[in-house]
Amino acid sequence: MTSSSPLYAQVALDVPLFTALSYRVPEHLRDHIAPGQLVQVPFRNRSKTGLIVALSTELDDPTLAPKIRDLYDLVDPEPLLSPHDVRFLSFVADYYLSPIGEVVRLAIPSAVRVEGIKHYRRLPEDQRTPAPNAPQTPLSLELAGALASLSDTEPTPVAALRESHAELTYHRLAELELRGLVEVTYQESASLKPKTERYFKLLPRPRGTLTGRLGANQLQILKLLDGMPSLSLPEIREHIASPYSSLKALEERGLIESWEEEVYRDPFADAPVEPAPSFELTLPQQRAVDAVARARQAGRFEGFVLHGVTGSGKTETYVRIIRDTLAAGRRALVLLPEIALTPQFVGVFRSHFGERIAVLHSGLTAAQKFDQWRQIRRDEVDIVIGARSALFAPINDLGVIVVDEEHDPSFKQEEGTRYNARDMALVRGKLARAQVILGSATPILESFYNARQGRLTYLAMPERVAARALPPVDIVDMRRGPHNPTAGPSSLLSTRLLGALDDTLHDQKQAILFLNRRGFSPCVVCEACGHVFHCPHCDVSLTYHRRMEALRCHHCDFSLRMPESCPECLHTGIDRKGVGTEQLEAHLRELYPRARVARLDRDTGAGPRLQQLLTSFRRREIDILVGTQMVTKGHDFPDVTLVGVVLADMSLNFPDFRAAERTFQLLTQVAGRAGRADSPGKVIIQTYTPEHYSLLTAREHDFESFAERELAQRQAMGYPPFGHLIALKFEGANEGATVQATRNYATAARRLLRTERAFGDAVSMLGPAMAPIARIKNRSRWQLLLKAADRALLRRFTIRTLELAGHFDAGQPHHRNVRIIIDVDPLNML
DNA sequence: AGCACGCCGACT
DNA sequence: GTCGGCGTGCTC
Repeated sequence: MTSSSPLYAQVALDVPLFTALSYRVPEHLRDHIAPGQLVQVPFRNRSKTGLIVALSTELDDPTLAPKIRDLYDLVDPEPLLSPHDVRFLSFVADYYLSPIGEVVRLAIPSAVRVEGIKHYRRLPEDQRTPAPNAPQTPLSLELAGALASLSDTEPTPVAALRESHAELTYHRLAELELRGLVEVTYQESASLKPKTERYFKLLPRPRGTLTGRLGANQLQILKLLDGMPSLSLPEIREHIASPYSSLKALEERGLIESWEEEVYRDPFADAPVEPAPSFELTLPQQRAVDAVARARQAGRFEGFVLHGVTGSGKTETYVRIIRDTLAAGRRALVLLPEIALTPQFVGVFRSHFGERIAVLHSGLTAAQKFDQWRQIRRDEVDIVIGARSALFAPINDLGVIVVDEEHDPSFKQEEGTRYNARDMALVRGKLARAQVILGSATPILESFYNARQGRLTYLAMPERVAARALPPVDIVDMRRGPHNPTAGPSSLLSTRLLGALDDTLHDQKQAILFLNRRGFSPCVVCEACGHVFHCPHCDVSLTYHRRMEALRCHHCDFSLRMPESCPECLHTGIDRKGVGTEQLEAHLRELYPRARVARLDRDTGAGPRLQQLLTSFRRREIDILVGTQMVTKGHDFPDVTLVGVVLADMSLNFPDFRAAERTFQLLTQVAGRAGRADSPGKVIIQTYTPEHYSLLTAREHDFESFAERELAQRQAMGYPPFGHLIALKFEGANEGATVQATRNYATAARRLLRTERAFGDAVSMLGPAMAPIARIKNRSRWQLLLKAADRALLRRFTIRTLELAGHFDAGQPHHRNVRIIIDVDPLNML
């Protein structure tokens, strides 16, 4: 055999390096290696597990040749991820200018990653069978020493063996395998292991066997097992308190047999399973289903914007599309914005599709996540439902991706790799030739615009099911003065909203009041000297929380007992300005002492309390629900007939070019909670800017007019969807160093703009500028915003800028303590 | 991220 | 004389 040209593997490691590292593939592994496999590689002076992202016969940088080392071994003969998945991960890393290892970590739960560490166990002399190509020479002294240090009962991790025998490489140790001296196993070294259960079944009983002298327990077990394929130990224990000795006795007599089997830890344990309602599709629903079917039958990728008003039956449409997809032998992925919504959603899906569903979201325990992931990878489920991270689930034969409530900002990850699951769903769909459905009552302008440009297919569902009307929306001008007779005695709630509340309570219906600010008062001021209480760690004012009698920061965990007097002038009169949900709740309790008022926000709806509150509201144990954004999300409460928006201006005044769009979305979504069943609903919006087009178009349920108006503004400013943005964000404890780092990058960018025409003409830079919240958790925040109409050009420009600023160099002396965040397609400009 | 290397203060 | 501080540089 002549030695062929070397083969290199690009391996992604869990280290913050932008690129994968290259390793030579040893000759004996050449035919067994593929992208998507986990491998053990030498890294510095230790061994690490990494994922092969590519194989090549040449190095992209030949000067690296002398540094290249051989990889040690495969961790598992089976690839962990499909080539499809690997390509997708590489794309994501590339697109978001993010280290590949960090992206791989998104896709593989940490518990799975350590799966299959190679172990050796010394075989007893009589069990040794050398391979035909084993060396005939005597075993070297070092290897004999290593062999001697192994146990013949307990497997030892090979990495541990290498530590005690530093002179031996993995490669040399492999000789022990070749000579048949050791047994090779791949074992989890982590705490998480697949859970197993002991199963029992009846053995066919030889005719005429005496069954005499069986205890009562033993007889009962035989009776239980009779007619059952098998039963697990817990199932047996449901009937017999302590069956252990009896089971053992029965097995010894050869009457039953037992074995260990992997079982999955079930995260659905508390998911309500609702009976599958049979339904007929409305015409628009049917059209949507048919449009998707055409793409599926043609076997091509297609992206759809499913624009369905609140209550138009989007979920039923998804169900039907997924059913067709499964019938065609492919699988489905459903992405939801909030884990809070999953139990209900999963319940609906289980009633339609049974057990072959997995869920993935950050609320699962590590063990549950581990099990769900393994089920998905083994093709044991057909539908995966989850929050944004489920985008990376290792689903084979993916046929359809549904992104429900695609406008929701929680699809954007705001740390690490700042991916947007909604955008990347389109990419994954394209790679898999799947159909991608982006569903919302308020599609983002990018979707609307792309549909108009023909890149996405627009599917409209403009009417609510069962001919229910969209609720009428009333805008109340809260500005005081003789021109405004509707302003009532309460500065918080207008007479019109109070009147509507009276009616709702009188009719024994429910109301939702939305106020996008938690706490009692968002700002606390000394009435004598004007001192405003600020967070000592963040550049924001403190919020007064009455229940805790404390001032709290909403950006860090700082909190302070509500002081008696001003720390500046010792004056005892301290004013609480502005209104949050806590105060609104208290106010309503005073106004309606007999109504049941509850509040839903991050303070009251943390963890399991959220489900409790929602359930309790659905059961009509609450009359008025006060809440933040959390009440706007797709919940379905049939008896809500009134929705009040206490102050619509809050999101309008946000320092962000998406403020108008956010406001429109918020108002439309919250208004959609009203009148979802047989009783008609009503919406009242209070505002100080009643003439704003976000409010006026929301009042008319007129998405198109809003979109036209907003698109015109975006075009004028070159903002998305007409231009693309990449934000460079700088955070550091030292303000001077942070500014300096920002300046260095700005200088690099400016130089490129000056020297290269292609960039200078097409790219613009805003900043260096202080971030709208200039300091959070004692870290100063600065930013640069890069903008261009051509996405590819903007990407190239950013990479060149980063290179020029030394961003990819290891270690940058000037910016040691400044964190530099690259935010591609930023959503949150704060 | 880790982790080794390196050049300056208080200890056997 | 050395132990160890954490600044800085690098990982195929």
